[in-house]
Amino acid sequence: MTAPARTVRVAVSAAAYAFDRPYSYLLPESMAYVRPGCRVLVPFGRGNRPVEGVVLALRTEEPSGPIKVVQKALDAEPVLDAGQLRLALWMHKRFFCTVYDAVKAILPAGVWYRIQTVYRLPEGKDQTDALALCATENERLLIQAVCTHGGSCDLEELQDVLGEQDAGPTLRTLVKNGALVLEGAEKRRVRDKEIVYAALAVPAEEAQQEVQRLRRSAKMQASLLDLLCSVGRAPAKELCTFTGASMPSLNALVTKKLVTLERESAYRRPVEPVTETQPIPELTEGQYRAYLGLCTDLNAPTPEAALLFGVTGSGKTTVYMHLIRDTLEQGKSAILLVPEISLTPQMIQTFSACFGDTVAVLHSRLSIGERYDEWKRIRSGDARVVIGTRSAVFAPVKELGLLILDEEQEETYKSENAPRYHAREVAKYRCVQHNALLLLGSATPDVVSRYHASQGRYHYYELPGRYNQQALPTVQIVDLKKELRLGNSGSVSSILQSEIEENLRRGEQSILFLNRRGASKLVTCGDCGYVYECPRCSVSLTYHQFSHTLQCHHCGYRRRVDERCPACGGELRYVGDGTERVEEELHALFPGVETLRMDADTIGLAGSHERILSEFRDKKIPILIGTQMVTKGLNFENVTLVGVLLADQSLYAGDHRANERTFSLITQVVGRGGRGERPGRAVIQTFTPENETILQAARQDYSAFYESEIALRKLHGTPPFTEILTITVSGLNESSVLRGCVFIRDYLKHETHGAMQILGPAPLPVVRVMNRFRYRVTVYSPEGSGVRLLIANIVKYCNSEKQFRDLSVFADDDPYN
DNA sequence: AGCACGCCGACT
DNA sequence: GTCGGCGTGCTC
Repeated sequence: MTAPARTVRVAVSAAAYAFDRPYSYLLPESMAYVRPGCRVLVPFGRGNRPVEGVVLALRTEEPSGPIKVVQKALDAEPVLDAGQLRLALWMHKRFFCTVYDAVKAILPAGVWYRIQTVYRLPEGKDQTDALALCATENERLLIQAVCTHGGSCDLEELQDVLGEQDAGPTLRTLVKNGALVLEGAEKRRVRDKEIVYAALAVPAEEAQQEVQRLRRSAKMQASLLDLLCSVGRAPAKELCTFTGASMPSLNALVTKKLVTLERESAYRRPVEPVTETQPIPELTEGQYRAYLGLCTDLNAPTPEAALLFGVTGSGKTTVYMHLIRDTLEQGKSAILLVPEISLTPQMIQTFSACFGDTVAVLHSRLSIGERYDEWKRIRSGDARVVIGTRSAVFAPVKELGLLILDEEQEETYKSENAPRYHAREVAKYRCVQHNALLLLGSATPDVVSRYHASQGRYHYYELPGRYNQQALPTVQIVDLKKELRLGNSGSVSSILQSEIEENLRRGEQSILFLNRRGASKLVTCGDCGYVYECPRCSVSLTYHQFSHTLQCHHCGYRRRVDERCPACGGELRYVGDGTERVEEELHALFPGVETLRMDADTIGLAGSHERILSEFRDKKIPILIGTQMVTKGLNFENVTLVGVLLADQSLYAGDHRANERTFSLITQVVGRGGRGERPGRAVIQTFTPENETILQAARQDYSAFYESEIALRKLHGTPPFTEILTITVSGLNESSVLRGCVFIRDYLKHETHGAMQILGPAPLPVVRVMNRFRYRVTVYSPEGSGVRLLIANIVKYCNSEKQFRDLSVFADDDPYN
């Protein structure tokens, strides 16, 4: 009796969204150990090029139709468990991405292989056999090359043999004739770290005698051995640095059978291992009340999600710590997501100090090896507390019990490229799967989250006031129109100027926030109105004083600036001050006063983020000027003044989140001031001092903001009252992009029978980037309307239909831009 | 996306 | 008559 043919269903990496579906392959008997979640190498497409795939399921039924054979198993054990496979399939549906896009997000880069296409002689054939099958000189040359390379050769090496000529067609003929076979060869990106230990191979007394003998002939070996006699066993590297010896000396001892070397696997650790732990800070009465409620949630068999509201400094982190401790005590694990890791070095330190080595850190600034090893520590259960950015939501913890999103409204939780997931949505899914508690924390919650809380869908908790009952900063709003009328066209109003002077006098520090890097927003001609624009994108170029260049912030294009207008020779004017120009203005206003600037240009170098901040703190630099990044996480006692140079900036983006973004931003900046003993002050400069959102932010009045915003959302039918889905179309030809959009819009309108609002085509805020035009169709859909399926269909259709060949089309779930 | 197959124009 | 350009269709 023959065993039934075994086939596997495989998600392949080479599949684009339009043709992403499970493909069946025959599994050879020799790979019977392969299970779902294992990666395999399979031939794919007409050319049968080797590609990576993940086994989704095993089948025993006879395959119908033609079938190819799995070439190789890449994993002996699954890299994805059943839950992670389900998550990948869910993401595929939910975020309009390929299954492989999802898998790549779930696993760290360190587990991936580089696949090389290699050609080798067929089994049982030798050089003479292969040469006999050759018809041309080129064919013979390639066969010889394969043989001199030891029987297998990658495409690049073979191409070199033929020089200018394309080796592809010849290789294909050779494969067709059976003179060569095409295969994939995998190469690991990261190696598992190992530490080499040296140990005595003989009793210590015997070794000691040997030391005496070696003293005369080999000093280094003697001191190595001497040291080993006293310590017994130690890492080879440390022995060498301690004695000044090198590996050959140690190897000589190994050859003399006095010492043995042992390899042990080790982790690359981004955070220094902790030796002793500190107690968790105690809760205040108000914090304790919120904590008690959350405890009940945490212990529920199927916890509901919770929202924890607390202004900056109200001690959310302390509450998190107590909940994490409880989770650990239950034998479960916790994940804490933060918007941006470099802003929270203190947080990581506090957590490591309290929880010790069970804390793992995951973020994009780690080296690929460090991240891979933290991932391994998490998966093995060695680490049970994970702190990380967006992608840490996938951390493979043992028994997830608690998942926290700190500052859950932050836009960094949304991925801008495939898979276009929101960490909050993935977190929700994972928490439901594991019966874990999802806790959203924020000083300015997403209006949608706050609404769910008001509807009872999330449990809601509030932390009272600020830590130590610190008073809120006193806020002054400056009308920039009035300033202009008074003849002050600079970025620093007279009121802000005198407040800064006051701070300089008192030796206290100030932070100024302006959301525009570079020196000037645009450069224009005073005579003819010429404006420098990017040749590839529909934006004006930004002037950067430091490098004296004009730069495009979308595609990176840069050029030198001319002496005079290139169109008419008129005088150039610099309009719209950026951080660079403000810094210059400050130097003019306060001669001799030191300033620091923090924006994408000054933190370009790795780690300089922390460097700038510690310089600001330690050297007590009087003024820090920066973009977005100064608004978050900073907590310096000596900062008593905060200036928002242009509060209107984020207000007119035109999307439904503009108010929310402005409120959150201003509230956060204002909250930076006065974290110490002394009260804080804030100055908000704006052209629209009557704007409701700005006034609410100045008062730090979230609930007033929420009430007016939710009314507006209801009126406009925007989230939470609908779900927003978009289909974005891009291409080199503007009218064909528009045609694509119209086709999509009309299809959706037709299929939904007017049940929902469908708008577009509308240009993206920057309509052209890298010469590609971008337009989108927006769907405002009632929850659970099933429109997702229609959208998936139309996107697949457009990506495979030849009339839309020159377009790229993708769908996104509630994009942030 | 990436590759093979096929049909048309320029060439030995 | 053949080589190689690109347009078209498919991916177990």
